[in-house]
Order: sequence, then structure tokens, then C-alpha cells
Amino acid sequence: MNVMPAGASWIDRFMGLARLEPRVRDVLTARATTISIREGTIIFGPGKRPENLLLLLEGTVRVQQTSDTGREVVLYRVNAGESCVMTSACLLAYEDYSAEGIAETEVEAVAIPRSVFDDLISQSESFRTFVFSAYSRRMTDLFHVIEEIAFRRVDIRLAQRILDLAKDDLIQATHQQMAAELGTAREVISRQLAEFQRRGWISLSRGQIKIDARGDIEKLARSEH
Amino acid sequence: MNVMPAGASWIDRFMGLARLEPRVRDVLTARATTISIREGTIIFGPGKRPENLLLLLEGTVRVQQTSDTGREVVLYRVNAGESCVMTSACLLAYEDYSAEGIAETEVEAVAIPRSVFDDLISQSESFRTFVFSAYSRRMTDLFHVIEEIAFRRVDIRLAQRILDLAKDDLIQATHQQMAAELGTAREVISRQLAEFQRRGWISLSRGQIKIDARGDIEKLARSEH
DNA sequence: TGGCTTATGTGACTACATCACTGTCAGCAC
DNA sequence: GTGCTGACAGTGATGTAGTCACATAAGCCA
Repeated sequence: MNVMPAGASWIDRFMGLARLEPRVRDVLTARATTISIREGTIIFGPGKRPENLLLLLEGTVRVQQTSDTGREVVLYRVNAGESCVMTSACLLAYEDYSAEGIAETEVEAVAIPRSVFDDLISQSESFRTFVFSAYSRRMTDLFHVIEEIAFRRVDIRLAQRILDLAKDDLIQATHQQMAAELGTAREVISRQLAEFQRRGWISLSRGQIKIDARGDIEKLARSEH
Repeated sequence: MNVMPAGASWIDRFMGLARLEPRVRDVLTARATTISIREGTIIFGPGKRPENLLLLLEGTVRVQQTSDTGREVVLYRVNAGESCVMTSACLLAYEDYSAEGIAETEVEAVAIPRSVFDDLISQSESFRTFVFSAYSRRMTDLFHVIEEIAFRRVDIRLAQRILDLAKDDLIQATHQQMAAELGTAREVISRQLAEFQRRGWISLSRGQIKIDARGDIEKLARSEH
């Protein structure tokens, strides 16, 4: 999985870096290091500042908000081929965030130290575009989250999330975790899932959800109101 | 209001630019222009890309999201002394946004063209910090919006918003507009406001809300649950 | 003054959140 | 195996918020 063809570089896995100036490309290759992060590691969060900008090669980072009352919402996920803008925000702007980023799986990432990041930003127009695009992308994600939470019914959102999370028609998650995905309460999820099961769309068992009728779930997920 | 003491510059109105290198400061002074924007002007939005990064000197810009079903939520406001990061995002990352920015009042702003912005970003560390801090700030604002919408009761949020919007204990806004502030429905606001009035906290009349008992509203706004 | 538009009020109903439980399952100690 | 324990899931009752379909009312201006 970490074996690459001769001459290739991890840089090619990032669309936004494809047009990087050759000189800058060399700097990046030389001064950035690849790191592994164990599943469950908190990458950033209240009081936990990262030392590097991370570009994900493998795995996913879940970014979530925990309210003071203990309830949670998943804000977005950073996937392989994307950069974790919150780490750059942490690096550059000395504010603290209520949100936290957690390695949802084992993560392989390129770590770019602050000094290198600074050099790249100042020297490379295409690197700047890469970074700002990543910010824009996340802002847009957050706009969507707000719209969904404010205006969309939970059965529709749950159907969408089930489809997103299903690997091979199976989701390993408790009702509590699914509730955190949508920012709602566990009981609400339990009742909705029970209804989906009653309709024959899914099968429930302790800690997992199996999809039986993907088509029907997709139909609900696509429905308007 | 636009008269400045000799030797002073608009730059001094931006905390984040206070430590700007003198050379960069001169570039900015020379190449940026001050513009006026009429109240109600759409500064950016779906299909409306700005040509400049804006730094607000006077007035406020309201950034809001309109869903396809026609409902609205106010995401945040950009005030005097702040930069409108969405304009920089629009400049640099060619994506389009569902959110739009509207001049809520007459606005005075410094307009920085894309080319100048690019030069500043590459040449000045403190300008970079300024820009990235602005992004961070807005991300944090959005996190708060999500938390409030997902977990906070509307009576509490309404009380908070009334206090925020009140100039001189008076708000000029329809119930529909207040509903858009919180991303809820007009009827909900009507009923909540009627209840506040019944308690003697406010007086309602067509298109306006007058605060009669600020202390009581503050008490509700501060309450937990 | 009447007619128009926009703003607000209201009842009935559905959806979602909260509370306070009960029941159930898996792993572990013994 | 039996029984404990903690995490997970089911459920009814009740409160809060959103939706729908209207009825009123308030300002504008011809």
C-alpha cells in the first residue's frame, strides 16, 4: 500500500498539487515526512494543537463538535487525497477550537511542519490555491451541514448517512454513534431505524446495521421534503 | 467619519494588520482603493463573484444561506475592522457557494484586487496570519451556529438574537426576518415573541420589536437548557 | 374610501426532543 | 455453566418545534 512506482510521488495523489512548480515539488518531497496515526488518535481539539499540516494518504479523519451538554455532531470527514485545513488553521492562527479531529481509521499522512508550510505558501501560487481551495471546500461543507440540520427531516438525513457510511452494505455503529452523526438524540435514531427495519429496508443487531434494500433507502434519501 | 488624523491610515483599524512590515504597508496603501457599497447590494453569492477582497471600514455584511426550499439562515455578520473571507475564497478558489453576502447597511470597504492580494500573501508573513486568522474565526463561527441550531432551544436563541440586533432597545425587523436569523419558521417566532410580550419583556408593532425589560431577556439568553 | 400588499395571529396536526424508565446482550469472574 | 456488570436498545408519556391552511389586520396609495 505504501509501495509506489519508481519516479512517482505521494504528491500525485493530490489533485490540487498536480501543477506544482518542479522546484517547489522538490522542496516538498525533501522536507515533508510521512507519518502513521493510530485509529482513535485525537489529531486536534480543545487544548491539543498539532505541529504539522496533514495531507491524508490513507484513512479518514472525522471532525466533530461536542457541546457543553455532551451532545455531538459530526461536521465533516477528511478523506485520502485531502488536506486537513483545521490543522493549518491551528498552525497559523492561534485560536482554540471547540471542534476536534479524530483518526477514524489507521491514518497515513504527509506531515508538513509550520516553517515548510510558510515557505510553500509564500513561494508557490499553486500551493496557495491548493490551501485556499481546501478551506473553501470545508466552508461549503459546513454550509451544507447547517442547511441539513435546520431544514431537512431526520428520516431523510438518516437514510443518506446510512448510504454514506455503509461499507459492503454493513455499518458497524451503535444508535448513539448514528445519533452523533446527525446531531440528534439516540431515541430518535432507534425509532427511525426500527421503522426502516419494519419496512424491510435494514436488519438490526447489536452494534450494527445491515442494508437489505438499498434502492428503497436511496429513494427516501433523494426525496425532497 | 472618513476623516483621519494626519499620518494615520485605514490600516490601523485592523488589529491583525498592526504589525505589518512598513514596506508591505506602503504597497497596501498604494494599491488598495476605498469603495462604497449601497445597502442591499449582493457582494457575493451564487453566480456573483467579487473582484476584490474586502476589508470593512464601516457597516456590516450579512452572510446567509438560502435553501432550495426558500428558507434562510443567517450564518454570520462581517463587521467594521474585519475582512470578508468569503470574498478571498471566491477570488482564489474557483468554486461556487450557496451562501450569499449582502450589505446590510451602507458599507465602506478597502478593496484589494486579486493580484495585490497574491503579492501580499507571498511577501508578508503577518498578512498571511491576518488572512488565516480570519478564516479560522469564521470556521469557529460556523461551528457555533451548528451547535446552536442543533442543541439550543429557540426561545433562548431568540432572546440572544434580540439582544444582539437591538440598537437603542429597538429592532426594525419582521417576524419573517427574525425567523431567518435563527433558521426557523415565521409562526414559531410569532408565538415566541407573543409570549415575550405577554411577559412584558417587549412591545410588538408591525415590523418592529421594542425592548422593555432587557434584564429579563438577558436572564433567559444566559440560561443553560 | 376601497382595494392591494405585506405582516401577523391561530388552530390542528406532525415531527422531533426529552425523561424516565425497562429490557437485553456480551464479556468476565467465579 | 451461573451470575454480575456495563453498554446497548426499546418504549410510553410529555414537552417543544415545525408545517399547513387559513383568518385578520395594518399600512399604502389611487
